[in-house]
Amino acid sequence: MLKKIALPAMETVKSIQSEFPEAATSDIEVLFRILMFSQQLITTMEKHFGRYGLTKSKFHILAFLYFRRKQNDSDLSTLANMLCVTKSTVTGLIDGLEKTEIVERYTDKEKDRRKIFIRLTQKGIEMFRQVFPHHLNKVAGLLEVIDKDESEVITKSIVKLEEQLNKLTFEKYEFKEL
Amino acid sequence: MLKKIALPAMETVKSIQSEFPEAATSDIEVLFRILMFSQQLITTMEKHFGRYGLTKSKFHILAFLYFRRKQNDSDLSTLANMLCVTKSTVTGLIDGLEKTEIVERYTDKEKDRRKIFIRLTQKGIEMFRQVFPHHLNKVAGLLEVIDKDESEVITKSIVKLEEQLNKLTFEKYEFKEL
DNA sequence: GACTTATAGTACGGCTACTAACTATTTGGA
DNA sequence: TCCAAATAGTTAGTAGCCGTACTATAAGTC
Repeated sequence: MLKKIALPAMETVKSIQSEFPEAATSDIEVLFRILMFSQQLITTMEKHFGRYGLTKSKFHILAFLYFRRKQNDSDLSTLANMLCVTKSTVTGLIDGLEKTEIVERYTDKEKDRRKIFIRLTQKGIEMFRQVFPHHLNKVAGLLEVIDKDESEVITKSIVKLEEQLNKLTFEKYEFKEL
Repeated sequence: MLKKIALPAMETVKSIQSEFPEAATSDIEVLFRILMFSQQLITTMEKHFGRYGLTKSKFHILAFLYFRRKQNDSDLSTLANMLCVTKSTVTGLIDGLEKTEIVERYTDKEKDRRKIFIRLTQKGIEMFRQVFPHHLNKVAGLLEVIDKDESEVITKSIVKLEEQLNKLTFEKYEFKEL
């Protein structure tokens, strides 16, 4: 199950660059590349996780529960917030993980009785300890090709782009014909 | 329908950084940021397209068909290759677009009779000419915050990361306890 | 020309993700 | 105290995306 992001066609990017030369369109390619890389990264990770019967989302849940296993306080809404998906998505993911006995739901009568807590089973802990090092190897290996300066530029630029993304309301370009 | 990518939890990234300090893990955050930004970008775009009854994937198809409308040679497999999704996905997307009469399938008996060609209807052309300028405005507005140097560093780094992604087979880090 | 192999597109089932609507609990105010 | 509003989680329905398996046509081989 290698879930991808549908991408804009490179050819379309080129067409835009020739039809709208004034629109700073040469830089549009940067966005395209960022999306493209994200997709490849996700696809590669999914392939890796798939060998263990996991998906990217399920792996993220395992990772979160593993590193927080001592606190014993991970409820369903917390997971949803951490992964940036809705609660109903997490419900479905936990259903799947519970079926294969990797996690289990439990409640704590002392606390808020609406809350469903989630924890790894022993099997889940063992699975994570098997999968994670491989994952970390790949990530570290990937990062070897860029140096500190580069990653700082990327981080800074992306922070700026994220901020800008929240102010997009202008209207400047229009088709000339029609 | 704002489809997102489930993200690794930021807290997990921090945990990794403290448990595996030797693993160049400080840079893991860069990958996290790239994924995070991609998701936000996609979400923002989807919101925009949603106002016109479109999704990101359907918009990409419209864009491709629009800029290539003179050639009259866009078949289903070509679309799949351009968008980097499978043919079955495109079948589903075209089904949806055909239902609302934005595109139409047609065949050309002169050519390969297995091929299904797709083209925009007049309604589809008009819709694209309405949606696209807004999209381009947003993209151009977004790109205003980064300069040529930055986008060059990003592009170069990402190309390196993409290349590296195809050679990941090492095994270096393991859990110490267990 | 007949047979194998490759390619174009579709059908089906499964997973992630969404929204909206629902139940059960908790909280907070009159 | 009691009732309205907020919050936790589930369910149902829809869409994108995948892989697999299928039909129809085309191409390559003998």
